[in-house]
Amino acid sequence: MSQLSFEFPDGSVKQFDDGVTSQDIAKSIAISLAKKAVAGKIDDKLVNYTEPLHKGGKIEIVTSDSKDGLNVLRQTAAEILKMAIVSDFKNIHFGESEADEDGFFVDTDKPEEQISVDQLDSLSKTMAGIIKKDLPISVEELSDADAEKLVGDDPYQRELIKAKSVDGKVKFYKIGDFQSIVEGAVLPSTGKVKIYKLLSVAGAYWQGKSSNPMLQRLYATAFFKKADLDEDLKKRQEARERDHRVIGNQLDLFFVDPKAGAGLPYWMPNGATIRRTIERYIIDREIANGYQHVYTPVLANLDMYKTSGHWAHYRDDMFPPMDMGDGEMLELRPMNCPSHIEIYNRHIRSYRELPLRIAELGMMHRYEKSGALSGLQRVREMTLNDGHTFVALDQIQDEFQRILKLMMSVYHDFDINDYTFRLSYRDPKNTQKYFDDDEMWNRAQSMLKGAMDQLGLKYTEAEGEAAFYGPKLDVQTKTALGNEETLSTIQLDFMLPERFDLHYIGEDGKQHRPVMIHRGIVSTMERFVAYLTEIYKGAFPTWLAPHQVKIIPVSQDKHGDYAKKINDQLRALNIRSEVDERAEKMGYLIRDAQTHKIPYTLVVGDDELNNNSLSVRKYGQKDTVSKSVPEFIDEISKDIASYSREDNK
RNA sequence: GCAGUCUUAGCUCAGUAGGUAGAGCGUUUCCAUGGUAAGGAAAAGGUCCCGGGUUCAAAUCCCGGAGUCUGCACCA
Repeated sequence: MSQLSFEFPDGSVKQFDDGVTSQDIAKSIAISLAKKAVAGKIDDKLVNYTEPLHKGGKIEIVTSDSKDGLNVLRQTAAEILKMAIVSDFKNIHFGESEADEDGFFVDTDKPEEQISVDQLDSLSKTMAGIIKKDLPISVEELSDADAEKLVGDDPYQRELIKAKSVDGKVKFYKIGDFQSIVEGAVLPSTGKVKIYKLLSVAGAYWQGKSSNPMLQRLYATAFFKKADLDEDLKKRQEARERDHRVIGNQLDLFFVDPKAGAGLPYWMPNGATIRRTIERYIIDREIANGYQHVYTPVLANLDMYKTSGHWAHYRDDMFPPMDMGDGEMLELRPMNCPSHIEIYNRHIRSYRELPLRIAELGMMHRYEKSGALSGLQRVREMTLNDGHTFVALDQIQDEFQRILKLMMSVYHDFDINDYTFRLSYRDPKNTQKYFDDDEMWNRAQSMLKGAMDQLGLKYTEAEGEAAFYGPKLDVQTKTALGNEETLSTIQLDFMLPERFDLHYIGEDGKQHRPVMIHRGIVSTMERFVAYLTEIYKGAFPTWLAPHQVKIIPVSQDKHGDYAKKINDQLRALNIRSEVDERAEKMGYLIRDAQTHKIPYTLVVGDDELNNNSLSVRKYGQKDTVSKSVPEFIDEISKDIASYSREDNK
């Protein structure tokens, strides 16, 4: 019998007989390892635990406490779910199934009628039956021809065979008389899957293309331990409570009235206060960083967007133009760039003025697809913290880094830490979506990459995510519900200066073409407030909190005047304070202040009145501290000035 | 936009053998004047999303539309 050579993670190499399984190998190392092992991983590819191996390589034993182990479990659960679906529904087709850190899903297609949420319970019971039988799961390789025969006329499976075939062969898993194409590994038998939960059903396009048929996607999750599932479900529940739409309602920050207009948010005083505070902050930061703030109209002649290319490339996302009846067409702007170009073009510009930084909290309108709208995260009217800097070619790198530095400093003040960088390129397979100039794209993309590499920052690269006029650096964050979204963006643009024939007078006295950098630091006011609401869970740091101080008199009659006196002092210092004058018990008012997550609650009664002091309770804390009025003013002033961050003091 | 789900008071939600509506919270008023997370009572508040149909009768059944939510697609 021939020998196979395996290299272990620690670098050691051992020989095993041909046909050895990952299980045999695990046992040869340690019984304790074999006990928690669920699969093998050869040269970074998962293989079943009991699958005979015929090729050596780098081996890793996958255990149940690893990410890969969980993945194998979920892949197995997905197969069991498919078996349950086959047994409960006749004539059903499967699209793809996948396991990831959030759980797993199975795509199904049933002619005429679809699987609905009501059927998840009974499917779950069918799964339990399959698990109870503890059916063994085996692997077999079929030739493409045999595989096609097996799947019959199932259109999705036929395409999957094509996609997954290696050297004319496709791997199938066999459970009882159920057979299924799988990538990766599964557990040796169905009985190994004990803890699972079917979660939801939603539509998903076959292969992710909107031109393809829509399948029903069943979402579910599985764990090795019940406690892990419970924790996961608790997390999902917490995510729902963290959702800015829920908190926005509780704290009366904003609302969207479908009757008044979908995707058109109204800012209530509380939300407006947060927004105004952010706006003042970012304008100050930008002015300190050399930006010139402007105001430009939300409406412009359609010709402007024909020149810019928006009309040609972005029309689907724009509101239809308004025909004024005399030949004039007005358009609600979807972006601010052309407006800032107008500002640039107002004067002849010298090289001495560059980089020229124009900024605006620019309101824009985009006709987002109805299904994309979501609270403040995706809206049809938004105000972008927009900025355009006009630079000479050799200033791109410096300016890019300068913007990045400002961005990270702003993030620090808001305590934003959980984000990744993404370089977004055009889709090379679908170039007509973009401004057509290969050289421009290649140059701009490599410049961005070069700048990031020079700074030594980690990033991912994504084709097809660019703006139509140029590539960009996106800062990606996650919403409470786990969906990825872009917060900040820096975009390189050689196109608009060309189209609007921009120039500046160089040192040589001749005209030169500037380059534009589009950038948004704190995103749109809508998305940014949504994001902050979720990361703070509604407990805004003092400088942002709509109400910073609530003063509660023990007795309105006896202590109301003292409370008002303190309130006046605080307000004179621009501290957002009010007295709760409702004729309720003190305990009720304190509870109310806490549920509204107000940073400071001040209780004043006889003791405070006599000592000219305050009983200070910070949000989320049970204990109270007695302070003199000047002491408290000093504390809260420092809190606000430091953006409530210890390291800013 | 697409698939499914849902739409009842300001908010969260009850309300199916079709018979013109309820609770809790909130709001207002009155009583209670209190020491760190809910004192008591009363009142006000509803085109049951919109339009059509079936029916003696529709919140409830049917059709169409709009919107919500979950997801996909699209994107700040």
